Amino acid sequence: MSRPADLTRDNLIQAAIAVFSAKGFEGGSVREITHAANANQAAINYHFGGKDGLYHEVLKASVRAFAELSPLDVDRLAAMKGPQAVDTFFRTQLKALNRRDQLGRFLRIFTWETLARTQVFTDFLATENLPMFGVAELVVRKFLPPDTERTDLWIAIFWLLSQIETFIRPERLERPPYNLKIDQKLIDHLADRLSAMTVAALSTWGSDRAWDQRRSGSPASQAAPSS
Amino acid sequence: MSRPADLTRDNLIQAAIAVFSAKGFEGGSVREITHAANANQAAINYHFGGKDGLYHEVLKASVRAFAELSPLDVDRLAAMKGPQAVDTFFRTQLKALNRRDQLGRFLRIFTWETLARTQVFTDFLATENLPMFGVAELVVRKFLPPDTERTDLWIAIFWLLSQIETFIRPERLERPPYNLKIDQKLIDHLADRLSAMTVAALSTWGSDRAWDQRRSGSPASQAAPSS
DNA sequence: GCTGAATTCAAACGGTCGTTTGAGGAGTGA
DNA sequence: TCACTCCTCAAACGACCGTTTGAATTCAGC
Repeated sequence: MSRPADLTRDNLIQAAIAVFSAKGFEGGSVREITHAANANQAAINYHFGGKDGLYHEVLKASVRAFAELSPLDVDRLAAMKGPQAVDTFFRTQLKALNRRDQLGRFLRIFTWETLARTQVFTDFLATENLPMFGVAELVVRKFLPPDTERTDLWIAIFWLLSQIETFIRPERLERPPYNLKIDQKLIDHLADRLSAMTVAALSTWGSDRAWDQRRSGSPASQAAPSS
Repeated sequence: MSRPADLTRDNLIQAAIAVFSAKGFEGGSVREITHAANANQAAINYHFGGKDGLYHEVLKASVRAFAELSPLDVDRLAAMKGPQAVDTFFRTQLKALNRRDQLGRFLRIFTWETLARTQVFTDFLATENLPMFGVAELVVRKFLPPDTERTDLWIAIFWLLSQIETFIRPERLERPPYNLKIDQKLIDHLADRLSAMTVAALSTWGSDRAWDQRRSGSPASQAAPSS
């Protein structure tokens, strides 16, 4: 474990986590990673068989870390009511996203994958299953009718996870045409708004909602509140 | 206008629209574009001064096309009530996204920019203003209190536009772990759900909503988020 | 038809990328 | 000490990238 060779291996993985989380898989180069790890470029191929293999290890480390470190206590989450669960879900993730720590990096890597999915990740998904999806399912099920179809369930999960992406790079808000100043206050405010919007949005899935607003051409549902 | 040189120029722009919309600015190579346009590689530098210049022309063509071709009739939109405006907004964009036509490509290009913003686009934004933002502002203002702060207004616009991104590449839903079959029926269903969720989410911004669900720890404010 | 400018072309340039090579160093067991 | 494996290293490889070059071709105006 503590052999010098393992040290190099670990250094490479740590450096890869930092680089891939910041620039994505395509954007991060092996030269940058090996330089950050004080290792030789050939080390990646020696230890991992190539850039893909290194990334695969990073993904494995990510799910492991999520299982161990995530402050998302699934049992506590399961006991919450829907709105509180959503809020906890969001606040945990937003906090992780904007901290410089390991968990934030892992979350960023997964979010990169939702933006531009790599073949490595696709293969990875085929063998392992991400706890993230389980957590998301737990949350959305609090809002969906028990007899919801599989398609709708996945749509809701997909949508919930995509809400996180919105804030993967909040610095976008700092540039034109938004020109907002990103500080902790704004992040908190963002979390408030996002959480409230998500609760309201997910509530539309309930079968007994007056929120189920349809367009004019669709089959008329009884409750058409208009604006 | 119809000189052979202009033909090459137009072919290059058309090919660039196709390539950049499919692969983004970074991912699309000049070799691929020139090959698709039956032009020489040097033509891009001759006519546009480089890849950046070509992309700039593509962006200009995009906003022009949006102004001319977009079925989003701003006046009609302005006359609608909030929910109907949201629904129209979504349905128009989702339809464009999933058609193979020019407008869908332009929309895709803009969405690429929200995922990975280029310097060209940043500079472009500094000089021109996108009608897209105006339309989004029109829609969200139907839900926001009249005295909404500039920050909140931009957050709402940012969020609304980001909802579109969710479906920029619906093929993601076809792969694990979702494994959904994307057909017209699903697209329609998606539009229904997304529209309903967005209406509900935007409605949380109103000061008179019971939807403004807060987490336990936050200052209990029944009304506007303030912060 | 002639002339000069506009345009096209094949080829090459310099750069970054991921990967491979083969020599050499470091550690271990006999 | 020896032999052996494990590991590191500088250098190079081949592929792709955007761009440049300079000659060849096409075009417009007279």
